[in-house]
Amino acid sequence: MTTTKNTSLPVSENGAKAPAHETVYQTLRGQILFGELAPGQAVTIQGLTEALNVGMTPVREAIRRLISDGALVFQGNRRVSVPVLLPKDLDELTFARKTIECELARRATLRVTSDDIAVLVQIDDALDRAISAGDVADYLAQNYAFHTTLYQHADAPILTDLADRLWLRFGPSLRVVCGRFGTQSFPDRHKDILDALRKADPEFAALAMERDVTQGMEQVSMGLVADN
Amino acid sequence: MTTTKNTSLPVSENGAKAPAHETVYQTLRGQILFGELAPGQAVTIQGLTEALNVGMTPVREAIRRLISDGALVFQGNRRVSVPVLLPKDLDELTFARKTIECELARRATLRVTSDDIAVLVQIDDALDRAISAGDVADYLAQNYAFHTTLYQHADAPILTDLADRLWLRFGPSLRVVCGRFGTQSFPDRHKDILDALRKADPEFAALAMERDVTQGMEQVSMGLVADN
DNA sequence: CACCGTGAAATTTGATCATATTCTTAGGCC
DNA sequence: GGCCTAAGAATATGATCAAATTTCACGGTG
Repeated sequence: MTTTKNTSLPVSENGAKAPAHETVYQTLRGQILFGELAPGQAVTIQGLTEALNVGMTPVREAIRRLISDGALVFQGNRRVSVPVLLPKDLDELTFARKTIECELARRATLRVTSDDIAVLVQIDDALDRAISAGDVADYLAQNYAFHTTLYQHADAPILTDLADRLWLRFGPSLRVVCGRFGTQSFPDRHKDILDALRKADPEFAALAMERDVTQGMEQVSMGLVADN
Repeated sequence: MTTTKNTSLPVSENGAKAPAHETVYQTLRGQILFGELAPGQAVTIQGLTEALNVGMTPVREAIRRLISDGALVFQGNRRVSVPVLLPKDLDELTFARKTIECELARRATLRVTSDDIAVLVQIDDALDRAISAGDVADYLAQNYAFHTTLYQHADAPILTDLADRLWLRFGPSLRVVCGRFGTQSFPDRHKDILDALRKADPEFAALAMERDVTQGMEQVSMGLVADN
């Protein structure tokens, strides 16, 4: 059963649970979010069909989804590429991140259990190790995991969706910054957030989150300024 | 335009430059935003291919986009439908609308010209006429046009994108409310916003917008409560 | 003689459709 | 009532058509 007549397709051998367009979407999303696809890089449908060994319909669906997410931009004449963040965009992104992610922090504070906090501490430890080791990819992944995991506890799907969308906008540029300056310069603001969670103090959590967001966006800003 | 079974599908407005998937997306988006597709209604690919006289690939792409927009939801087993707004969602939507749309109002206040304001006044007049006439579809269209036009002047594409996404969430339910209670009960809060624009007072504009949002979301809330 | 601009052909890419395959579900039979 | 079968809908592929960009050749000019 399920003997795919593909010559070589090692992915998803376990069978039923992964539609191709979903797999393509998740793969591309990760590559964009963690900067494996550089800002400005062009993306072609046929290139992806060959790179991922899938038909063009799933690729087309994934690309439409990512364009709607803001993770890709439609550059006029049938050209799609990873968007380049402009200094002009930073104001909007910073404002939106502060309001939405601080609110998510508030809501999460009221709902997290001590077990949830323990998981967050583990992620933060892994983040510290990534910083010490200078592992940029792992740093980005753990940082994203920390925020995503925290927001899951906020029980606010609409706000979480908005936050995800914002991360897709500045994620690629964050990778650029890390590649330029390394991970050493990043103080870890997550400790304050964890403290606020333990004390179940929503406003303290929001304040700590605001500092984390501010710091992150300043790093992105530095990268953009240096881009000239 | 009700499913004209013509030989070729209508070549749209500006001549030759309308991809089918874009046309399908805009059509469906409008139908969802203005409540022509009721919340909870199932959407099938094959149904749309027959209704719109296009192949399934453009329909699939449009549906993926709308799912990413939050305008459609993927109900597990290959089933797609218009999302049903729950009372639980109203807190999130209200918070997000207030923060984002008030900020858009602030930014627009600093940039609008008197000509822009004149256009907004025209839209608001049309809105008043729609309320008087009890024309629900026109009321929804003019109300959406007022906000969209205002936000265009904010010169904030990222925040505008977030706001558009939020409108897709509560738009269908707003139609339900109007159908239930009519348009007479809606006081027009746009007058204060226009005053603030004329005075170039950003904080006043934000305050007026907050009142407008609050009122709108209360109307949606009434509709949802009455839904039980 | 070399360089550059203009134009057309060719290749690449995107858009759409028709078809095959798989999965879900509904209905009938034991 | 549970299981098996069939129908229908969604997923995915390949083929086909159209459009655009690139390439290349040719002729003119410095």
